Amino acid sequence: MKAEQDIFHKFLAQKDLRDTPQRELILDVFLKREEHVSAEQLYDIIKKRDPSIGQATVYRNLKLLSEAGLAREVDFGDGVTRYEHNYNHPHHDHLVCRGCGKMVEVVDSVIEELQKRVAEQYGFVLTDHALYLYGNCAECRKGHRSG
Amino acid sequence: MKAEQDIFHKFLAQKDLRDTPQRELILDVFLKREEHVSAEQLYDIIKKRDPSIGQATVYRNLKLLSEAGLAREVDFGDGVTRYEHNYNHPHHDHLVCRGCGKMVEVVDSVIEELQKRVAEQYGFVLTDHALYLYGNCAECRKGHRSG
DNA sequence: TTGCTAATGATTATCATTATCAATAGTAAA
DNA sequence: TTTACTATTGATAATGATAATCATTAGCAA
Repeated sequence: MKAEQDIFHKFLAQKDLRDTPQRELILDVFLKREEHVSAEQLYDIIKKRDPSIGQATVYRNLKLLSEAGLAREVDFGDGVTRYEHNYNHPHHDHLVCRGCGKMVEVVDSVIEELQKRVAEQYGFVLTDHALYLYGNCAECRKGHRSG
Repeated sequence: MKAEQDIFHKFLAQKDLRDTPQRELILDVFLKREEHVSAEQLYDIIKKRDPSIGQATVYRNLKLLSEAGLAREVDFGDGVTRYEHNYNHPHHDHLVCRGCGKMVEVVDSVIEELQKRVAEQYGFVLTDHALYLYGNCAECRKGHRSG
């Protein structure tokens, strides 16, 4: 938990940005959440600790955390940007249940490798990708909770 | 081009929906565009043929075309929903150049198969997925048009 | 034709996010 | 420690894509 703060402080110094209590608070709350959060969700949590904070500040600083390499944006395609930890949290894809919304982080090195090759076939050099797998989890199928 | 119209008419009949000139026009223009289009783009094109058409009608009916299985939504993550042909246009993923925006449709049956297996490992039955590969195309790398 | 009701077009609402801007507050130098 | 500079904040308005509303229009079956 110390390392992330160091990274953030160095990032701020390097970019000539200022260290503010709001930024510390946002980083702190973000780090304590293990799951991905939207700006809205984080704002709701943060308000309890500092009711005077503005929601624009939360939006602004989540972007900043991404720039600092501490957060990573994820887009589940529902129009809301979520943020997840990027430090000590290696790349992965997302397996999402259509029934209950449960989300599992997955990786398959073979898929990753094949993606690179497919890109190369078309003369592209792959920089990144987004893979979302949608399906129905075991419980949902058992409980008829899904289609 | 006849087949799609048949499908649409049957879909309308089956759902007790009406056949209107606006719907015919939207379908016609959509079918003539080979590339994916947003509702906004399609509206701009359609206005030239029928300036009285409302943009809500375009939004509404693109959704309807999706329900009818003639169109398919694609989400490039820029906040705009685009529609592409779904009839006689099998599933594929998208390889997008970060430099010039060029888009190539790709498929790799091994990747597809592996995705299913990864899902199964977690007790999921895969229904669909979204895979977007981002990189830099040959021209962009040659012309220093990208990072 | 008539009658029922879906569809349309104009408009407003929504929702996440961004821009604006006056007031506030880090921070480096005096 | 004061000053001065300017980044940051919070409140609020703006944005942009899409959805909802609603009175009017128009398919279509009887």
